[in-house]
Amino acid sequence: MAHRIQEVSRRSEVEAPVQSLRDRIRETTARTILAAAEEVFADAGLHAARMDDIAARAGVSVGTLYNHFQDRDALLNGLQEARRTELLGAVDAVLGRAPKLPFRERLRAMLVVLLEHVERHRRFVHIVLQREVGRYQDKFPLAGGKSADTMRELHGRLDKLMKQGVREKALRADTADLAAVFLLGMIRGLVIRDAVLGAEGRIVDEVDRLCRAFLGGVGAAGEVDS
Amino acid sequence: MAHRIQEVSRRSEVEAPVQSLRDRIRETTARTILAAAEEVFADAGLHAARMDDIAARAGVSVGTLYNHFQDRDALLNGLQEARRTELLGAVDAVLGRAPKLPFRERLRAMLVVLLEHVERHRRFVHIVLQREVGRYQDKFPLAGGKSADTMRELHGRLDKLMKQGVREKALRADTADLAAVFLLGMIRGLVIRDAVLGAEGRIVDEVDRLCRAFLGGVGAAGEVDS
Amino acid sequence: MAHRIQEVSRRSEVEAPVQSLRDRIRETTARTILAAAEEVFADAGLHAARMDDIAARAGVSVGTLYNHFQDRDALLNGLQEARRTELLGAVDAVLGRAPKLPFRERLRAMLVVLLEHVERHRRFVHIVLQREVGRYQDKFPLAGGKSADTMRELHGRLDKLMKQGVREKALRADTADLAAVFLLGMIRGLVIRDAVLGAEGRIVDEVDRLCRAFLGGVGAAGEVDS
Amino acid sequence: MAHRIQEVSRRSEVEAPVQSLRDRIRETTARTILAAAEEVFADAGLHAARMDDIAARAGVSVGTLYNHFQDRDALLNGLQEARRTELLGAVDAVLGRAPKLPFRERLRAMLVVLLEHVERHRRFVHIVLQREVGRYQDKFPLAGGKSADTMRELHGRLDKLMKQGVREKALRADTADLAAVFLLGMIRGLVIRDAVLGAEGRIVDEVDRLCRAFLGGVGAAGEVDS
DNA sequence: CATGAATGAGTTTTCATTCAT
DNA sequence: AATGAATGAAAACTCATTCAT
Repeated sequence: MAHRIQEVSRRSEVEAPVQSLRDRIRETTARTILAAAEEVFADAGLHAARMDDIAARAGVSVGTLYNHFQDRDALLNGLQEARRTELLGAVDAVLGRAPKLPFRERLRAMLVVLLEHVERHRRFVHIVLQREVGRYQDKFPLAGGKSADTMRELHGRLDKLMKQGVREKALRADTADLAAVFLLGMIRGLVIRDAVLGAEGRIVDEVDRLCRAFLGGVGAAGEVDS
Repeated sequence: MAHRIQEVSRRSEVEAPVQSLRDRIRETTARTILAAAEEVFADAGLHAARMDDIAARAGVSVGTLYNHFQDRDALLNGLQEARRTELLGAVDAVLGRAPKLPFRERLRAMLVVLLEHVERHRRFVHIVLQREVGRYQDKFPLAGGKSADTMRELHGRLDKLMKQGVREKALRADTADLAAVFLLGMIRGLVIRDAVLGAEGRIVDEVDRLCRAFLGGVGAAGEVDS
Repeated sequence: MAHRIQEVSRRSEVEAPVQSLRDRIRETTARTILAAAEEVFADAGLHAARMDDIAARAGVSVGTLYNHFQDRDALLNGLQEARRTELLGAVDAVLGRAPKLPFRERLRAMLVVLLEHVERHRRFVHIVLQREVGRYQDKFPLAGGKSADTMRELHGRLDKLMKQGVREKALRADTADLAAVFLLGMIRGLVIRDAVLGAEGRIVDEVDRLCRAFLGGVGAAGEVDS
Repeated sequence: MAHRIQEVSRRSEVEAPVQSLRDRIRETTARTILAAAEEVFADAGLHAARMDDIAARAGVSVGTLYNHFQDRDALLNGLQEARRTELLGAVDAVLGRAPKLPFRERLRAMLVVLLEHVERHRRFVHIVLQREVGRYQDKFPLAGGKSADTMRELHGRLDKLMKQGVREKALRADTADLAAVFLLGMIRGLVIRDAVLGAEGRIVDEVDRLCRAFLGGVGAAGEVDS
């Protein structure tokens, strides 16, 4: 063991590896904290979630929270960012993987990824929704510009996809600029459904009906024109 | 007994005005408070809105707030209920007025009313949205059932309308149960658009594109099948 | 009846009786308020009793309370004074009525009157006890000197009686100056007994055992000396 | 296992002090707070005592009060409990130490301890008295049964002693069940005497006259019978 | 005189954040 | 770097009292 330590100290002369051991520990703690935070925020709600509770759930002391995150807001931002990175990474991956598929397939694949994420983090998604809706009023629009919101990013991806759809003649041009907005809205509708109406089924299972309604509308064949 | 009644009515002519004067003042104060509350909530946000500020904006003292509403929550409920009553009243009126019109016309008329309300109370609508989303976590769902959700009520109206649409062969049956959810979601999309993307135009102006996208989808003609 | 009314108006020319009619009304209202106050104070406790509740119980508005009493404290003082007057009046009467009786008889008669009063106003007596004990700390010892306390007055009467007892060789001289203090304490013991121990029987029924214990002690015959 | 234990004790020599340092500080703070609370409650009275003042007197911030006690009530309970523990401990000690002495000696020894405690915490005893009297009205008798009344506990001890007295033929049987109530009442009489009459001397100095009056009564020899 | 809505000072309590160990 | 006790600003709420009608 003394040997090992020596090895480590020797490495420390090379610097990077020692740094990375500490970093790994740091990162593990950070991840633990974020996981605890997600649970507590999901359980207690955006405002009722208390730092003490998060610390307790993470098995650390409050002080440690502040060693890893500037303040409560930074913690929440970090959490949101982590989830956003996951989500956007998955979305980008699925979109990058299938560029040759017909539009409808790409849309569907993307929606599956999106809805699965939403499903997995259902309760925390509510927090994000609530927060990003509420942000509208905040005196300090986005304390720290680097914390761009999930919605904006997601909207960007979707909008790009819609534009491709138009180019590929899969989407009508006249509603194209609203298409992403409508699609996100329809998803939000599914998400909120259980909160307001007390739904039960899995959201992902609605992906086909969502696709159809989004692309073809809910109107009967004859009504479609206008 | 006729005599008695007459006595009563005679009295009511003398006493009622006195009574109703105070009552009228009371109601005026209450309305003033609600208006102030809407402004402060819209400006400051769901949680940052402080009772002191509402009182100041209404030109009364904090105590008066508590003379009219049990507590902060009751005030918010009262406000929400007032707006809900207005909205649902208008919606019911427009639906009752035009029962013979083809489905699409009825839908459009209703949407105009809905979007106009949303437009007028845009910033407060965000609060309601935020609150009803947040409600999901609340331990005590709705302390006092009389404060039914605006969303639930609205969904009820829309759902009924959609069912009529199906009966009139204006809507496809296979997505009918989600139609109201999707429509509300699309509207939410429009509402949130300005918060997230910083929109500009009037929401009501999008009513036709909303209608078209809702009924006919955003897909190109050939894509509609599935 | 018209006759009577006329009589009254005629009297009004003489002035005094009219004044006394108003006075009688005033006094009735005051008595109603005091009765309501006693109930509310007894129910809610010294500090939890609210002016609004007293007004409601009396069937008048808060304003009326302030038309009859300067403030909350004055109302409480008035109530206490009313009860004190009743009690001291009864005590003085019984002592004045039986000056020739042997000491023990006079003591007993007085105790009966005292305990009956305590019994009748049992819950309010607690308030008075609590208040007069608490008064000890008050910054303003007796806001309004005329509101002498019941305890002091009562102690005065008892002390006088005890001095007579010594003169009549019915009481030992060496404990005479504490006799009144002890007797009042023993009564307080009986009063508090139900609060602390949850007693049941009527206090007055203990008058004989109280007398015996007070005069002869609770020790066995042989122990009495010392 | 002996090995393990040794390990533990070795650790305890190293770690315990660290742990117990914080603990010791915590306890010191708690004691400081209780001392400050006793002073403020004694000075200001049961209801006028404000948390801010207690914090200031203790030299800490309000928050610290709430770190150690749930709320104002819990603080008061804690204080009362601390004093009660002291008192009952002393009482039990003196009673346990002198079981062979004649009843009168035991009674006297106990009274000395009791009166000394009362003397030392004279002003706070008033608060306790006031509170336990007031408790009578409380809707929620004792939120949390662990805060048993000092009076009830004390009465229990005295009552037990009195029963022994009867068995030892030192007390008359016919008043034995009230003896403890009377004795406590007489002590209360002494305590309140200064509040109501503005007394001067030390209460402990009256222990002999209290004993004599309690056991032998205040009546002259010839009067004792009845 | 009665009424009762308005007043606002005063108190408790919470909880994010700091910092000595 | 972890700990957790101390901090104190901030906010909700109460209720005796006033005064216009």
